[in-house]
Amino acid sequence: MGRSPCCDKVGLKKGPWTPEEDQKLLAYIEEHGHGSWRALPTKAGLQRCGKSCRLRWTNYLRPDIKRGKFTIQEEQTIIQLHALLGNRWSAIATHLPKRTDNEIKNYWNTHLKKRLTKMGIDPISHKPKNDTLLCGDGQSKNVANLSHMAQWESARLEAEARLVKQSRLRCTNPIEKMVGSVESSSSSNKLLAPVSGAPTRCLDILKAWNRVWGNKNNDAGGGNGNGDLESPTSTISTTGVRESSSNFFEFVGRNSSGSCDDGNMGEECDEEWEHKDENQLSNSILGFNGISTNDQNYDNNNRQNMSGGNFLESFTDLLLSSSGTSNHRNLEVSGESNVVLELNGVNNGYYDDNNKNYWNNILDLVNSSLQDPPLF
DNA sequence: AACAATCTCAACCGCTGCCGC
DNA sequence: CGCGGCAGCGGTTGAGATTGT
Repeated sequence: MGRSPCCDKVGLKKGPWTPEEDQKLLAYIEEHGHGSWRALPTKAGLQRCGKSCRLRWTNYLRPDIKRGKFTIQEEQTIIQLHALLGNRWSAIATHLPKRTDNEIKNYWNTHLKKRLTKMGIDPISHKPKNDTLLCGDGQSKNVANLSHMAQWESARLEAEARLVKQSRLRCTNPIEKMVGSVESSSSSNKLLAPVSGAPTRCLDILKAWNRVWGNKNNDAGGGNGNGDLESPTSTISTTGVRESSSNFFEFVGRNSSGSCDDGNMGEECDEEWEHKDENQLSNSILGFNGISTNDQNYDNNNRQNMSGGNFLESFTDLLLSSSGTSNHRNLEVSGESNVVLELNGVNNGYYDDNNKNYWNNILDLVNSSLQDPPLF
């Protein structure tokens, strides 16, 4: 907006960083902290603009960056959070310790987006592509409302997190101070613990969510539709669905088993993912479109029982069920909600439950990350 | 072996929001 | 309240790597 870019100065280098430049930047920050990024290049003897230095540090040189292939759990976290938050990479990075927003963004654009597309899922809406035709106006409006609430809530949480973190980072140790300042400027490390002793706040959207599902499932006795979430300071009830799904989303940062069942990471995981998800999803998509694959596969109880076991299948179920259901039901976030599921004209409780599971898992993920921040 | 097509990801660009004056 | 400086964010680019023909 009229302001000249910081790199306009003649003589400032652009493009790939050399090892010598990296070394200079690293040495300077290790000794002094980054301080003002604008002033840093001069002090560090670099012919770069401050912005370039900041980017190089936050995306590459920072010691707390985990590089290499994404684990399957990280992929799942990204997909689920993307469904909730959209292209808000820094917010997503908050929940992926040691990964930068840039890395996540790149990974999404080059891998996950294509993969979802290949699976027939719109990577933007996270719904099956052919599903959009079936979307009624009122339904999409309600879903949009819920999505909007989710975004608003996540933004609020981020702001809260930032405030608390800033206050906590005022430590006296110069090294910690330096690291703290780095972290506070790092987009990937905004995740923080709640203030000690303070109750963790649940997402407001959970309340709306619970109201929706609670009204529908009051007689189910699952514990999800009750007043668990009515208090603004309450935590999510660890009953019912939440309990059964809590094993799914363990953060890589603190989960030593963040790998395939056999402990392998990387390519083998990727192969397994691709192998399984496409089978699973093709079945699910068929099922979603009303083409029965195998009725027993859609047994409601089996679908809900997602603890341990084959979490890939469950995940893809979640992914799909979310994709499939959000277009097909009325999500009234008003008091007198009437959750109606219509799947090709047929009410189907299975999709209700799976959609609930899907969102519950996402929200669990967000909340659990606030309760148990990864160690840096 | 040579070339083209495609993929990957580090880095850049421009906009936005925050903060101090 | 308005302005300007700054850091952060998300979209985009393009050079290098990889794969296909």
